[in-house]
Amino acid sequence: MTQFRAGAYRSVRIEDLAEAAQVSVGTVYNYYRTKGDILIATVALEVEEILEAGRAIVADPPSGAETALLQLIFQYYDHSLEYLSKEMWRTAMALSIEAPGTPSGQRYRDLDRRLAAQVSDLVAALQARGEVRADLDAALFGEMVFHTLDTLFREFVVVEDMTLPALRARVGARIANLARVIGPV
Amino acid sequence: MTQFRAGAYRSVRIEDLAEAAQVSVGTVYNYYRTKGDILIATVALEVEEILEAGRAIVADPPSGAETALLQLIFQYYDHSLEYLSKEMWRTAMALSIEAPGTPSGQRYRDLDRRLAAQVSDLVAALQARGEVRADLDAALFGEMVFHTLDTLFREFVVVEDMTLPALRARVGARIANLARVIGPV
DNA sequence: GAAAAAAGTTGAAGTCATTCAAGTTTGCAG
DNA sequence: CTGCAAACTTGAATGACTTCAACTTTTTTC
Repeated sequence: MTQFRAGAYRSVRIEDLAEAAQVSVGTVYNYYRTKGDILIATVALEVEEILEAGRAIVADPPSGAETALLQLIFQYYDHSLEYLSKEMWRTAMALSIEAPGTPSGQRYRDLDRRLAAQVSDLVAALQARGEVRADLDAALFGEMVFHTLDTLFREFVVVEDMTLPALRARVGARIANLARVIGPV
Repeated sequence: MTQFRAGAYRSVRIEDLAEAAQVSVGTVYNYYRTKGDILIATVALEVEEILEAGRAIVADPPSGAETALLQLIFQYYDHSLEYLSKEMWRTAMALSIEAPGTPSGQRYRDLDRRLAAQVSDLVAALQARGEVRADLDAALFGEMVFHTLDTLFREFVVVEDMTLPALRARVGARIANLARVIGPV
């Protein structure tokens, strides 16, 4: 993780990692199938933490659909760069798309699924409290919200100089737009 | 394009392409910066066609928000595999994320932007006809619809055995769910 | 405690994208 | 037509991931 954060993914050679771990190149390959697996393993650590923090919000969301959704989303975003660089996110995303059949690709997509489910859980909780209209399918709608926050996050890591406040503003505008139409009838 | 469609992207060597073009490896690199650029160039051809076909639908959408949105989206999906394999899509997507600064990465993302804008245009047209409530921001809402159709398409190309009808059904459920709340008040 | 099996380690070799210095062809001005 | 510049072509060299056969160490069995 230290080496991936310090320099570009491409510039980190397996030989460097092997040296840091005081083993040979072959031994690295005994524990990780590919270079990408090593990166995904570190990214997964971070996402697990993010999911854990999200559980607290879903268990006791603030009142108001817009406020509650944004609290969860901002929490995701704020945690995202704690240990990972934008480049690490980009590389992990690319790997999960390019090599979907590999264990690490599947692992990354499973984390995505769990994040989407967490958003759906929040929508369902809000609906139970009467803050979201009852005729909306909470699971499908939660997924759509996740697609949006996920896409905006992808644009954020792809544009190297976009800031976290700019990302928050963009998602804020879209959630506000939706909030207008999902209130109870 | 022939070689990329026939076998895995990885298994197509620059030397193979050079041989087919009756030039040397170095000459290939005189016309394309990287192997990925060659792929993106072929994918871009396809997306331009898809955009062109979409313009006709936006110019004269069928009545009903749900029907109109689905007609545009299904048109995208049905065209997507005409010349490109799922693996080509995956590789192009991965490249555009991994190497966002390169000309080909930017080119791919620009195509994405234009597709999103086309969906927004359709929403605006429906709004002008009174089929979508006026207090919705058409541009932002159109983008959110695009995020969903784009994410579902990514899942489609990532899961090798998901069929086109299954993809259509998935997006259909999500658009139907939205259609319930975006009608005029 | 000895033998056998399993697990772990190694680094040289293979493969392929990419680079580059040298050579070749084309276009153009006088 | 001549000479020069620009554009194009070439394929061997480079660098990095990945594989693999040989070797060591650890664990299990009897």
